[in-house]
Amino acid sequence: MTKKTRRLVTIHDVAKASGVSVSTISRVLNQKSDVAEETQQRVLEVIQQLGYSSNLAARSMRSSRTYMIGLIVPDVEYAYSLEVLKGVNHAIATSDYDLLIYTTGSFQKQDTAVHEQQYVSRLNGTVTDGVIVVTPSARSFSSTAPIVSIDPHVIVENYPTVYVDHYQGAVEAVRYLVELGHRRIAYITGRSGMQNSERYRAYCDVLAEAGIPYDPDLVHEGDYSIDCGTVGARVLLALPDRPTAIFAANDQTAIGVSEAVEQLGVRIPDDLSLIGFDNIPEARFYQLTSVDHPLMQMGMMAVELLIKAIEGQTIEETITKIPTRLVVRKSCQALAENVKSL
Amino acid sequence: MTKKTRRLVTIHDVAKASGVSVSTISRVLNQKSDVAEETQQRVLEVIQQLGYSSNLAARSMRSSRTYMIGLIVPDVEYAYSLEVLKGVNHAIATSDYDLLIYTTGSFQKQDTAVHEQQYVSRLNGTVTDGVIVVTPSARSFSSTAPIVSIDPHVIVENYPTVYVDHYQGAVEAVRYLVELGHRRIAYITGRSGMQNSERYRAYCDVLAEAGIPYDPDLVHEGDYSIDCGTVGARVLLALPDRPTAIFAANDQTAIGVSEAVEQLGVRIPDDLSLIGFDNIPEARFYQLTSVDHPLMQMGMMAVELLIKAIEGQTIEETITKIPTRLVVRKSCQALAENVKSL
DNA sequence: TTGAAAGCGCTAACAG
DNA sequence: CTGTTAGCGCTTTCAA
Repeated sequence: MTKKTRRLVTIHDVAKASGVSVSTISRVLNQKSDVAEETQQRVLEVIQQLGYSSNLAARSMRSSRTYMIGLIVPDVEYAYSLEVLKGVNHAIATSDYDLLIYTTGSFQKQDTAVHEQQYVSRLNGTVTDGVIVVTPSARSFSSTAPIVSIDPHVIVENYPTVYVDHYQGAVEAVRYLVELGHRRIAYITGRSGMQNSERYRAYCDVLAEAGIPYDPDLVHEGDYSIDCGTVGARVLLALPDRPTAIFAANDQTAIGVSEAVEQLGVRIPDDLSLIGFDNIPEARFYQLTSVDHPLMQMGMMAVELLIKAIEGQTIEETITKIPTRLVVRKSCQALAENVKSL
Repeated sequence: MTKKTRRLVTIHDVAKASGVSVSTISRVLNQKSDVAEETQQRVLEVIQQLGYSSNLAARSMRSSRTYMIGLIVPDVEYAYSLEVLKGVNHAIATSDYDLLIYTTGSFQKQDTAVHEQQYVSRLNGTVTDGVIVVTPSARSFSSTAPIVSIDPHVIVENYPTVYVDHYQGAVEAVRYLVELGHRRIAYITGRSGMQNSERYRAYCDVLAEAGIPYDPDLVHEGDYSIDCGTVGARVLLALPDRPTAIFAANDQTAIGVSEAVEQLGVRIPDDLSLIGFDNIPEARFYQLTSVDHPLMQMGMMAVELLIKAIEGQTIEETITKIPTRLVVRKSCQALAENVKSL
């Protein structure tokens, strides 16, 4: 285990080297106006020369403003998070703020509501001027600095939120399957929460509207993972009266379904129609994803809201809703194609 | 501007509430063994109850280990960075470490070698146990904690590095164009640096090997941006003896070329062949990108190396080279198609 | 087994 | 315009 033996060059070193006091250095660093031009020059030179940079931890502890925005996100690997990330990045790039992303790399690792609060207090109030939390499960956060939440699993109580219209999105998806002529439409759900119940409601509503009786056997509980898609597909396709279409809670799950289904010799979309919720079909060549994309928009909007809050404009309990655009046909095929080519 | 008026619950609050001293709380927090079972229980309860979480900045300042790995990256929006990110995330997910990503959102914002050093000292040594720097321009860093660099623009002096084989990748790309029968092959370069000169060398070598005379007019200087692709394409296509193929330094630039070219009524790939370097063709539906992808592998490998370094295994001057796989045909068409559909 | 006290590097009064 | 000083919240000796 490496010891942090010697500390890096500190403000004291700079002070010594330039023959002034630490507070003067600090003033130069923070661009205070009350420093002699000459002194400033000299200090700047020394800083340059020594390769000094103020230490984030120390600075954060003392000053109220860090010009850092925090993003707390379960992972930075899968489509959903990355798309949001792109939006956030886009907005950050043209702002005065830098971005600090905190992730455990996996929502399995320890992402419960309790830990979310911990992450928030870890960053907010000191290290960052404000924090964006992606898909939080916690209902509320205590924090001194502003918070914006993106697409929460629960209804958030005391913070502005940007979210996808899960009801509408699910309606579009299921309705598409109905219009394709399907009567046996299965649903692999997400983890329980607001997102999920909205989609579930949509599923039921569309079935009802189409006069299709609700069959509890066709609803398989999932958790947004690839695995639950695999398992779900196996269970559903083993049913005596097997479904002809599956609506999956998100793309991860849909991927799982595709994998399982292929092994069973069931072909998509010939034998089985498949739709995932968080479709990102435009992303085929994904650096081209346009800023119109709902997930990117959520990210951009969250940054905008947060900066407003940080800079003092009182945020009313703003709730910003972004409609999903599901381009079902495309995504359905893209998925199938892709899985085959794996 | 919001003032950080009231501070969050601190270790002192916990101490007061549980009737012990702060040092005891700290001991519990850090799982020291010399705390009475009973005391520990009580403290844990209070912590839970108060929703306390140790402040990152403060903790970092005092302790040598934070179990945080830092990633310094120019942006988290474009294909290249995201692909590396996915690799890093993948490795982090199964490790004991959390990930802290620091970005300004744009390499335009202030990404010079000087600033890179600043970012490193901001994080490393206090906030993080080690840092991965993506595509650094700085030749060396001073830091107390370990550093690993990914795909640097220059030859890195004192740190382990993971990088793509730019020479080989460029050879494949240009050779592909030659095999297509092209004789007038233009090259829009990246910013000057190691990556670029390697590719340039490959470009020249392949031309020589094919007996094609080198024409300086066909080499247009770029900077990895979309814009330089647009400009470059216009200039190149205005040439009396215009090129029939363009090799772009990266995908961003290639996108720029596609855009400009379309406006000129030149069609890809019929009238003009186009290849970008950092092709990520498998990423059509990008959550499916496999861990075999060179860019992801770089990310994963960097984490591995860094953790080794942090945990004391002395790292020799390891240089890990990952060959590029360019699937030129696919990517070329995908690009063109996609740009048209914008 | 615990507490008191000394800082980590920095900023922000307050004096000069 | 500049220096002195008092902490921010935490960990870590050193005593008790």
